[in-house]
Amino acid sequence: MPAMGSHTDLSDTELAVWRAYSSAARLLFARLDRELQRDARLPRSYLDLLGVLADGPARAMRMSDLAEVTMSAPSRLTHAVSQLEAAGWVRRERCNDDRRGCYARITDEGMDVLRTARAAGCAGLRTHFFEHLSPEQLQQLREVSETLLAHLTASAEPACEPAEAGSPQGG
Amino acid sequence: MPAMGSHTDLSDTELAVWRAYSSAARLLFARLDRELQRDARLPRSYLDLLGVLADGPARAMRMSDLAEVTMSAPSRLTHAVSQLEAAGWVRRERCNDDRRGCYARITDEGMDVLRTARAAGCAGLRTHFFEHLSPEQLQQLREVSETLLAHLTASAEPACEPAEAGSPQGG
DNA sequence: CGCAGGTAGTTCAGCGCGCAAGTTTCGCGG
DNA sequence: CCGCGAAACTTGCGCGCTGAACTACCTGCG
Repeated sequence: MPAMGSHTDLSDTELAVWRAYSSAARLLFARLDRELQRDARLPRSYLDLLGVLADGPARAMRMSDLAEVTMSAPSRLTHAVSQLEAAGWVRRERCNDDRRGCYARITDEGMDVLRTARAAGCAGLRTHFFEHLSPEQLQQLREVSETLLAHLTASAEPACEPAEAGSPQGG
Repeated sequence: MPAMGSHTDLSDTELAVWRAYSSAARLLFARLDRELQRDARLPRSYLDLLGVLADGPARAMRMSDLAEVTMSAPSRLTHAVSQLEAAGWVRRERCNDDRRGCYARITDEGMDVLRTARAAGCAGLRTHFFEHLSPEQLQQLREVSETLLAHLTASAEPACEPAEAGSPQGG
């Protein structure tokens, strides 16, 4: 089970670590996504969204704050909130201070859905994640992840580097 | 920064671990994807594909074997190989033994692209992953990931119903 | 031999996602 | 007061991916 184009200037050990890490994360997320979709009819990211809203100051949040907290692009937020609004689980409200802005507020119906979905989500987490790891491993994993996270959020990605090559996506 | 609908029956520590882990993995993959797309005009999964083919017995592989090795759905393989074929980096070849089957063979052009893309991919891995982790952390991460991976590949996901009736054991 | 049942790939419809471009509003200088 | 750049969303579009339905083929049983 490979990951990344494989060896080039990476040691065998490094390669093994990366393969294990990326495969595990990919499969884990895929599994959690599918199970949650089946049990709660909700994508995992939408559950996160509802969760953040529910924990917000007044069950509501500015779109931009929501985007920052969930680390997702503004357009994603728009699409997601639109769908959640169509489902009746979230409502958009105008912002008095800033007419450009917009609040997303979770409805009572949304709170119900959230409760159910959280249960399913946590169950999946137990089954596929926490169940198999010792407290020490969890601590290690946390430190590693927070380290990676810190560097990822700190570095802002080099601008637009031109590249030359044919691309497979054509039609 | 939340992940999953947040607390329900998870401890604060568990929640923190999960948030860190899922956020880091998500951001890391997204970053590597974008950078590789810009530097090599190639999705990361397609690079993996080419890598597997290049390391294969005769630079070729059956579609089903490829699907198993890369842990991707058959339909994904079809689409991916079709695009890679359109780019001239892979060629489909009929299978003599089994007329249903199909070989995917990487072309010389594909090998060139692979070399370039591997360099870019590994550079990204160095920058955003290995650079920040100690050998011990890498070892820890590997063990954790392999543990998760083992359980994920072992359990085959309940069918369409959350049937909890007693099958002696899954497997 | 003929037909069921399984396997290998493909096709189709649809999802979540993010980039780029567009629209409305804010803030600020003149 | 106007105008200009920036900010807060929104829209449009294409990507990678999947599950389900479909086709073509192989296998085994009688």
